[in-house]
Amino acid sequence: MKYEFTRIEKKWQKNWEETKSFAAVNDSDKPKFYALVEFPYPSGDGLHVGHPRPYTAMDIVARKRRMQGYNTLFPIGFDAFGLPTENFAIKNKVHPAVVTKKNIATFTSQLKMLGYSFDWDRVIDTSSPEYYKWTQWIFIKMFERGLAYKASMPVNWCTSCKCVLANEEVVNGVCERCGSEVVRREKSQWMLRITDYADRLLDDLDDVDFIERGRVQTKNWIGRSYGAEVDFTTTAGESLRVFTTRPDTLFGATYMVISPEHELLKAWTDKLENLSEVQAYQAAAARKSDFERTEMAKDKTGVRLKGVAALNPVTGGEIPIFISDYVLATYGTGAIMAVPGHDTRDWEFAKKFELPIVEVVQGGDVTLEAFTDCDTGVMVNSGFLNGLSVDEAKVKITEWLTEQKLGEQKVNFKLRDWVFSRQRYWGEPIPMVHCEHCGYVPVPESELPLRLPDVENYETTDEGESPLAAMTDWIATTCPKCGAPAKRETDTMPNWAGSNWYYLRYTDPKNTDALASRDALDYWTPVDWYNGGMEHTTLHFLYSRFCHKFLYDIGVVPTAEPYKKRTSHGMILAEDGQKMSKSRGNVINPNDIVDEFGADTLRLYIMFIGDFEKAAPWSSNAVKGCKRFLDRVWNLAEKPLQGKEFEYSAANEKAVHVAIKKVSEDIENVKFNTAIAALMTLTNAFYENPPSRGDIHALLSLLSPFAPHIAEELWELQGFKGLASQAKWLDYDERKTLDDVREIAVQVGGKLKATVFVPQDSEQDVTQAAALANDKIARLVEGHEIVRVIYIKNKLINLIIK
RNA sequence: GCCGGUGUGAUGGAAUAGGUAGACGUGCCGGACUCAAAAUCCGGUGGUAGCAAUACCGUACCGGUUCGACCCCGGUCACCGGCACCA
Repeated sequence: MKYEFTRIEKKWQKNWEETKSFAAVNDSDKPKFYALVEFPYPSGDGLHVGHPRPYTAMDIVARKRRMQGYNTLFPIGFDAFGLPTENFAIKNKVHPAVVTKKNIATFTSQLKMLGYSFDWDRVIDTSSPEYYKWTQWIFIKMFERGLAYKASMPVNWCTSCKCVLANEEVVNGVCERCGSEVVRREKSQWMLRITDYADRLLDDLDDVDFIERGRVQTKNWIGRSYGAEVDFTTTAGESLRVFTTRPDTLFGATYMVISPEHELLKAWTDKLENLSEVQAYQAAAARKSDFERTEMAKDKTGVRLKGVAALNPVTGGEIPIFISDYVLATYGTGAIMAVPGHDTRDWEFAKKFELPIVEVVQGGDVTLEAFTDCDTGVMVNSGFLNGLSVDEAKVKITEWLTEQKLGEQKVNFKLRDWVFSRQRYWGEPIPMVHCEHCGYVPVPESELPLRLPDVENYETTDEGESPLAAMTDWIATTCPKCGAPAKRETDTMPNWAGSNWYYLRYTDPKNTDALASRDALDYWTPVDWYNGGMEHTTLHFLYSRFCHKFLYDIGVVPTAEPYKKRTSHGMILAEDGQKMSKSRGNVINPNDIVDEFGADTLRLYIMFIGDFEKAAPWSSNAVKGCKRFLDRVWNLAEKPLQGKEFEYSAANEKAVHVAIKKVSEDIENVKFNTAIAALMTLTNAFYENPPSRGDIHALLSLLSPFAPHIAEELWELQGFKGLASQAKWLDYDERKTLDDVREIAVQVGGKLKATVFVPQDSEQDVTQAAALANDKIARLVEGHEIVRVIYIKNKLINLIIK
């Protein structure tokens, strides 16, 4: 009989679904395992070949864990709110909820087609009111704890989406989604105080097992720096506070720079002799987008304030103050002390404006370039700091500043608070009411979910307000606190809101009293293994971990970290090595592969394609190779064999043990490609030495997580008990993975010259005798003295001759 | 510019407590089966020289440590990803 993959795959998918083979149980005595993949955004295009890579990988892990006896939770859901759906709705005049429902149906059938062992009873949809009720609830809890606040601030405004974007949605000055220009615009926004958690988000990385690249990126993103704040007095009277990581260089501060937005400039309006020049610079800076400002980075601009100067607190010398847009209003105090001798940017600026450059750390030549090395220098020209190392000077000057009440130690972060409002329709309504008397008041919990009302038009208004702003009867409400007429918030939450906490919901997806029961959370969390794309390893993780830590602080979840282990997969590229994209027309549709070769072949190929963590180009030929492998397995195992299930043939015993070991270990180390290679090697061995029924049993057990349908079918044909996917994961015997006779490399002078066979664990004398008995070695050694022998048991012998 | 990663046959990629480089797959070459082709099965396949045994060269490049280096150290180049005036 032929390998009829379509029939077989449908048959077993139906069987698994009907018997609920992969349902996780909430009250179980078994050890638990929680495997998580990033839930998809249900786009109209359906599944693309990028999805199966992480999903198959974690499906393999989940299936292996079940076979190992774990109560395994492997859930799936849909991150359904989002712009593409909304844009599609606008264009086609359909309700986004209708579009979403349709897309989810498509995704569901595609995911089932690939035979994933998801627990389909736990599917969640972030756009359903039953779900977003809790997204809103979390927001209210944050508001109650002072973590959500409204602030007017310059935001990134996409001129095309008419929407405020978070910093991370702006890529190279253009909108990440539509590519249009992004400008700065002042707007009142809901913000989340993620910066309160900066230290913990950084420090707790030590407690989890995350892919190193992601860990480093997160650290850079949070950007913690240690330093000091220092007050400089000014001739205008007000003191000017700066943040510096190099307080040791205070004696070298020869000027100061403040950002164009600095608030002291308002106070100094009367005193500035060149006010119009200053204001012109401010106006020019305000017109520039963030991108343009950084584009100008090479060439420093600025204006010296006339009429106001500062005093260096240690030297007492009068130093000029500049405004320049190389100083950011949003970092530190928006002002710096400039030490051109020891900071590259200050050095450039000083050169341009012909400002004095003073050396305070010896070791470089500050007339040529800034000397920024902190490890080797010695303090000079620095009064009481002279002769100290940089580190000693930092401590001493900080103590001095603290004593003199001129400053103090300070830690700063690059991380900013999180802009949490979107002026869009297809998102969770922010459950807040604005009352003239009481200010912002949360919608009472009993009224959650605050449902998204139906609107006529999904486009933002020209003022950039959400479509909800046009819903006057929905907006008009009463203050939950005082009962006076009040207005609803019309902004919605960003995409990230729903994905912040979705892994918690899977543990108890139908709960109506809480986001999940405490019992379910205690049992299932934290997630044991979470795999997803590199693109989410920084921001989604930061937001999600922040949210989790908050829930931990208010006693909702039992652990401080949500995810124990994070791995990440590389992208699947098109056959030409380019990114797959509709515009390039090089997209591979998984449906086509499944139709032509079957889901098992697709799963196998996508895992065999290369190093899991690296990008890999698609290859149609290599897909055929995987199909060929399954054909070979089929032809080998199709006819029922006689014999015992757990008895390996003498000829294949070693190969089976080696394969069990290799596959077991490789799955844990995300080396799926070599695990599959090991299965191919085992199959090749069976073509040399006909397999026993037990040999086939082992092969099918190992193959089952990778290509589950064919494994089930052959399992049944062989008459093995139960389902292959519910079989026990096999153990191996280390001793049986080794040969009794070992092939030893024989080197002469470090170069490989021959190999010899000796019994396992032979001592040096035996191996050396065997080596010297080899004709070639004997010839090489003849007439020479063996001065040294390096012997590595079971591996190599190296004869050094003179 | 800073941070991180990668560089191995025609090709996707294996192999790191330093110990037989190229597993497995693709492609290609040859053979069997076939009227023929496909499919399948068997064999070969890093380069140079040689009929051959064999020798020499080979993991981006230059150098070092070592009996021995894809692996460790110093330097250079190229590509990929992240951040980008963060004081």
